[in-house]
Amino acid sequence: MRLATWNVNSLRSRIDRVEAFLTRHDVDVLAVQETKAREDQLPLMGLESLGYEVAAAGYSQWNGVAVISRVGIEDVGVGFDDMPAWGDPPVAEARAIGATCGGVRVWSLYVPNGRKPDDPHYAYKLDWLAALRAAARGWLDAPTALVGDWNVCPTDDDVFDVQQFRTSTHVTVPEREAFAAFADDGWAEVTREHAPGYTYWDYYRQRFERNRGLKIDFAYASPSLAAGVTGAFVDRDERAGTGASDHAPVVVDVDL
DNA sequence: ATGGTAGGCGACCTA
Repeated sequence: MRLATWNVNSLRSRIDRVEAFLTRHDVDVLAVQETKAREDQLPLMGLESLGYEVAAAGYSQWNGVAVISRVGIEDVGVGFDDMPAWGDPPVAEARAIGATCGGVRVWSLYVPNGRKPDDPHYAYKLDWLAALRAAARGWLDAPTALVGDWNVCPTDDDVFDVQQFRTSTHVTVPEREAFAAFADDGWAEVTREHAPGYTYWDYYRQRFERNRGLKIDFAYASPSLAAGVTGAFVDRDERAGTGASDHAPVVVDVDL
């Protein structure tokens, strides 16, 4: 099974690239973030003609997550136990969707950005990660993937210039501890070994052309799923050219 | 400290 995760920065404006990506890499299950779309707004026809089903939780203006699968979708769940809210539904629920696809529970996660370390959104981010961790402890016994945009750079190597981020979110100790806590519970981050390198480059200042990026998109796998992982890569070419998302897709291969 | 770009929406917000 080939899994992928991708922050597309609007599914509707990027649908041609999404369909081309799925076809180009023969992807079975794609977790998408920042869909910026309600379920009724999604361009399902093109995906359906390619053999994919879509489960989505979304909002028109920002956030939004989806799972796109050609191996079937069952047991869709939006959000998780004690997931902290930021705003009212559907905004609050537009950050996590879990769908079982071909026997694997795939969670598409859009971790809150945090904005600034002194912003209330930063505390919300830490609360959100703590609640996810608590809920996810109950998912470790099944083949489960926690994939998406984690909005955390776990090490200094995951930032093009740490000095430039010294007053920013993504690199603070509490955020890094919150990310590492999943590994303490038994989750295995499976992209770093096979797919090192950045996954996000800001649109500003030709950051992609100068390779000034961040590694913030990750895939934590439960032990039974991690045991089957055979490889992973970042589709860096997808970030190039006009009309690209600011994130590149990350692909993970699993031998089930 | 600021501003640079992109998307969606509705005349400004988020990343």
